[in-house]
Amino acid sequence: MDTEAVRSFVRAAELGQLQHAADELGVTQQAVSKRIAALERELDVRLFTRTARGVELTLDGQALLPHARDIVTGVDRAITAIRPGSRALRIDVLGLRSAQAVVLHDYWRSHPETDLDVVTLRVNDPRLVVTAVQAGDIDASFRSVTDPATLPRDVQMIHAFDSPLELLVGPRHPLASARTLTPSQLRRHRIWVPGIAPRSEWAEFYDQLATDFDLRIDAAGPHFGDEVLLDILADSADVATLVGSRDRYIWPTNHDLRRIPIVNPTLAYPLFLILPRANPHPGLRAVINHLGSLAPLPETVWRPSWATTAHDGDDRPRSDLHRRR
Amino acid sequence: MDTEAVRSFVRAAELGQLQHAADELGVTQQAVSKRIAALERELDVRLFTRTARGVELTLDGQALLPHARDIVTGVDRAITAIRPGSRALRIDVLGLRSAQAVVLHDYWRSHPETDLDVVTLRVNDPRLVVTAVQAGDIDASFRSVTDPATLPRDVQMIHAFDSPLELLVGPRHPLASARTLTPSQLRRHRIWVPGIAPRSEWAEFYDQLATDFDLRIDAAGPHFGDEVLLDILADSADVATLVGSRDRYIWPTNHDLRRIPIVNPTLAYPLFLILPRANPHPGLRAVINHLGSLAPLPETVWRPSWATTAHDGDDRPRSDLHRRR
DNA sequence: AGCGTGCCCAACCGATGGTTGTGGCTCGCC
DNA sequence: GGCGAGCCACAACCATCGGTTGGGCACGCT
Repeated sequence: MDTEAVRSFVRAAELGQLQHAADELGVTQQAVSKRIAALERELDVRLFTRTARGVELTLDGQALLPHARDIVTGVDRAITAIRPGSRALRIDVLGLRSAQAVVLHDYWRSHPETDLDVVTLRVNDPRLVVTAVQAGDIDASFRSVTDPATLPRDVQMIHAFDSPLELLVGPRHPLASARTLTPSQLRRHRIWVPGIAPRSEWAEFYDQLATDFDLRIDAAGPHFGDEVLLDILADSADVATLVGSRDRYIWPTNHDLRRIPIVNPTLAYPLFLILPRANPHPGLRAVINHLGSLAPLPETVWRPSWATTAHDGDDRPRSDLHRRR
Repeated sequence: MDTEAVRSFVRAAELGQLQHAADELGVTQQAVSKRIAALERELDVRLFTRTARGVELTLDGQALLPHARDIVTGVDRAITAIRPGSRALRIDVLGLRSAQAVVLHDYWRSHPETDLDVVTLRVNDPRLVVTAVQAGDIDASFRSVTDPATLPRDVQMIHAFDSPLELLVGPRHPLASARTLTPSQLRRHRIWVPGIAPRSEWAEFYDQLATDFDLRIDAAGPHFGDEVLLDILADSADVATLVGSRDRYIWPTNHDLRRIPIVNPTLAYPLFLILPRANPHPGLRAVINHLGSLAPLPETVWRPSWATTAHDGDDRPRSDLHRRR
C-alpha cells in the first residue's frame, strides 16, 4: 500500500473530486484515478461511486476513511519526527522503563499534542552524550556529569528532579515486614545492584552511599535481566536491592516483592537534564516546567556530592527554571 | 512511502536482523535491505547501524519506530475495516452529528479496542436500508420502519433508546427565559424544522406530535445548513426549532441560543436498531448492551404511535435485550 | 586460516506509476 | 433536443521501482 495513494484517497473523499485532489497534490487527474484504482484493487472493494459531478464514498470507502486519515497523520508525524532541522523534540533517557521515561510519559499524557520522541543513546560515556547534545542529535539528555568542570561552554546541566530510593526485598527477607526504613537499618544487610557500569554515575552514587552510611552494596557483576533479578530476590532470605520509587514499570507485582520506602534521610538519586545553552528546542521549555511541578521531596534528604554543588550553569536561581506553570 | 517498507522496518528493528524480518515477511533479505534503503533515502536519514550481528537502530530510527508502528497498525485496522467476510462492525447512522453517532462515540470511547466503523447510507428510503442490512453491507442501522409489517422475516428492529426533544430559541423569543416547558406551552408558537424529507419517519413523527398537542410545526422546505438555521434562530423573535437533547455536536454555543427541556410529558423521539435476525455481527451484542445502560427517561413520556407497538421481533422481553452488564 | 553469518552491491526483469491524448458519460443551458 | 462543460476512465508510452539471483565484503568464532 502506497501512502501517497492513501493521501490521495483522503483528499479526494474530502473534496469530492479527483480533479481537485490531483491539483492539490500536484499530479494529473489520471494519476489520482490510477492510485484510487490501485487501492481498490489491493483492498478488493469499491471505494467511490463515480458520478457526473465527481466521486462519492461507498460504504466501504466511508469505513476506510478514518483509518486512512490515521495512516496519513501517522506518516506526517513520522516525517516530522526525523526531519533534519525542525524535527520533533527528542530526549535521551537511560532506559525506556526508567523513572525519566515515566516522567516523560506523564508529561506526554498531559500534552498529547506534543511531538515528543524518547530515545536511548547506546553509550555509557557521558562525554559522548554531551557531544550528541552539542551536535543536535538529541535535544536533551537525562544524564549526569559528575564533574561539572568537564562540561563544555555551550552545554548546560540543570537539575531535573530527584528519584527517592526504595528497598526491594522478597517475603523471606528479615526486613520484609517493615513499613519504612532508615539508611542505618540497612547496615550489614547485603544489597545487590547488578548491571552498574564501572565508573558510571550510578557506580559513583552507590560508592558514596556505601561510604556515608557504612553499607554493603554490591554493584559489580553483569545484569541478566529484570526477571532474573526478581526471581533471585523473591527466593532469597538475605539479598535486597534498591530501586527508584518512580520506576513503576520495572517491577511487576507478580513476585510477591515488597517495596519499602527509605526515610530519615530519604536517599535521593538526582536526575539532571543536559541541554544546549543556546537555542534549545522550543518544546523543551514546557518539559522543564513540567519537571518543576513534580512533587518535591521531604526535608531530610541525602544526596551525592555532585548534587549539592551548583550545576545550573547560568545565573538565574533554580526556582526560575523550575517555575510552575 | 510504501507501507510494506514501514512494516519491514518495524520487524527488522524488533528482530534486530534483516534476515529474520525477511523470512517472516516472505521475501529475500535483499528485498528488505532495499526497502530499508529506500526508506532511508526518502527520509534522508540513516535508520540502522549495520553490525556484524545484524542491525541496530540509530537515534533517528528510534524516533521513527513508534510512528512506524502507528502506521502499520493503522494499515492493519484499515484492512480489517473493509475485508469482505470478517470485517469490522459497521453501523449506519443518519448523520455523523446525530444523537446516534454521539451514543456510538460514547461507546467507542469506553471500548476503544473495538473495530467500529460508523457510516451513513446516502438513501432516505427505509426499504433500501433494510436491503443493505439483509445483504450484509452494514451490520446494523439506527433507523426506524414505522410499519413493522414491511419488515422481512430475516430482519428485526429493536428499540435502542429515546432522544428527548428540547426547544432551541434565540434570545429575543418570548419563551427564551423559561427553564422548562410543557408541550401545551408551545401551542400557537411557530416551530420550524427544516430539512425533513416528506413521508419520512421524522415527518410522521412531527405530524403526530402536531396533531396530539395542537402545535404549529412547519416541517416543510429545504435545509440550507445548520449555520443558516442558527443565524435565523438567533435573530428571530418568533421562530423556534426542536432538537434532540443528545445532539450535542450540532449546536455550537456561539449564537447565544437557549436549549429548553420539554417535560410533562417529555417528547421522546424513539431510535431503533435494524439488524439481521440471524448471525448478527459478534461485536453488535456489546453495543446493544451499552444502549441498555443509557440513562432512562422520566415517567411521563409521549412517544409516536409506532414506538408503543411491539417491534422487538422476538419473544424475549425488552428488559432482556437492554440488560445492564 | 578457514568458515559461517549477515549485510550490501550488481545485473536483470516484470510491474508499477507517472505522463499525454482520447473517449464516454451526465448534467445544465439555450 | 442538441451542445458544451466538466469529470472520470482507458490506452499508449516510458522511466522508475521493487523484486529476484548471484557475488562480494566485513566481522566473529573456532
